[in-house]
Amino acid sequence: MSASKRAGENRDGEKRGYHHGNLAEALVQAALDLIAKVGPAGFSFAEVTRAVGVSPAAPYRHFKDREALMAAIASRGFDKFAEALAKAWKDGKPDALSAFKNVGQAYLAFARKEPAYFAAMFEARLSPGSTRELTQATERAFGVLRQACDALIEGLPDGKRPPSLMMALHVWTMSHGIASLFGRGDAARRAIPMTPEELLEANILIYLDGLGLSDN
Amino acid sequence: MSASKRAGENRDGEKRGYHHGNLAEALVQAALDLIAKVGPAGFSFAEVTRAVGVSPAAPYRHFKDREALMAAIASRGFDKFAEALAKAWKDGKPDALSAFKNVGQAYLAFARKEPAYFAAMFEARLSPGSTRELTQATERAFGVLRQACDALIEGLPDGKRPPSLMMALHVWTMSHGIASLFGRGDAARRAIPMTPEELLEANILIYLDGLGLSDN
DNA sequence: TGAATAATGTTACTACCATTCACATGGGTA
DNA sequence: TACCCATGTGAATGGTAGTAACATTATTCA
Repeated sequence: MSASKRAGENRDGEKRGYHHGNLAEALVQAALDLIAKVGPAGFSFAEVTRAVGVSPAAPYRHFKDREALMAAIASRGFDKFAEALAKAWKDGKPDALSAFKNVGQAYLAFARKEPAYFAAMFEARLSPGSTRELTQATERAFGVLRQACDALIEGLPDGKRPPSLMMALHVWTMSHGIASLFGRGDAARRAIPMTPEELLEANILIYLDGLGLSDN
Repeated sequence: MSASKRAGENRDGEKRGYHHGNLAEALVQAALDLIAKVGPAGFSFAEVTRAVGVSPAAPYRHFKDREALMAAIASRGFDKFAEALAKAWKDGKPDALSAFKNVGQAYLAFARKEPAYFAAMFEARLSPGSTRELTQATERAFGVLRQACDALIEGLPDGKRPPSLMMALHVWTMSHGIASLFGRGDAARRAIPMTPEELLEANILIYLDGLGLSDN
């Protein structure tokens, strides 16, 4: 059996009408599958169309070009990301500190469980302001971080309270550094004698200690 | 004037013999120029050959494929990187703490001043153990970080001394996170109200505080 | 010195890709 | 019902990675 497809059939050879019905969505899903396998730069637009069973020209009715598809995926990724972080934060329950650590862990969990989104978000070399949706979704995700920081430092005396924006950026970069370098099983740049989760938890604890927010 | 080149001429139209003389090196340099302009995924192998003025098939005598060229560049990048970090560390002079902060700043400076190498090293999606040279050069760079950590925590009492490997990983990921997200002027994922250098210095100071290594 | 040989570059080719254009289809609406 | 327009098709353009057979030059060694 050859793997080639005829137009008018999807990847399983099922027939469909001349019109797909929900091509934009199908393209996004197929692209996610491919990104998970070979990274955001490792697959072709044409491959996506074959997976979906349409002609190579079809996507252009829905996305200006290959990058527009990537931006759509990244934008959706940031939405899911914000959602995952917010869920981990859980309004600071049961207590601010452990909820805070959960947010950091959720960052790693997202990188691990949604490598395709993560790659589209951070490794697709999208021009930053690529899309309004992308920018907004990014800010939503960052907002969760910022909110968690605000809650956590609320109790600190005025003189010892760090700017929450800076703190949020620190947490973001610590999480992101670990996720980028060690977060996805195979692509790690170096073997480490602990899990990324442990590494991040220790990093955040030491950092919070430095801010005078230690547990004990 | 068309920009097209004939074989046997380099980018300035100078003649050369049938043999280039130092093609491998010229390819690396031309690739670095292109990476600086358009990123590691944004240029074609063929473009490199045109810049150098050889036929599209010529590079294959020196590099197995496009990825092999990227690996060579990344490997050389890690060499320069290790050198830059070591120079910043300067054997812990004038004192361990300020030398340590210099190492962190050197990380950012490298990302800023050598975006092409940085991109090849961290954003080219090279399979990690791609080359023996690449692995070794990576370890050399990390070794400088580790050495600096060792020196810095030497004075701490046994019970309070963190594993230097973990500490080195933390410094690496903090630096890398900032460099990735904010380190190169245009590609920043979000505007921030301070320089990446300030952000990193604050992050490292807070972290060291948390370890009980504060200045005062 | 003068082959023989190895190294390095070229041309020509295959197979694939992104994107565009003119055209085909058929769902939705007046 | 008839038309329009969103959506999909096929074919064409011009680009890319990589390979193979051939050309040229550098190197070796008899």
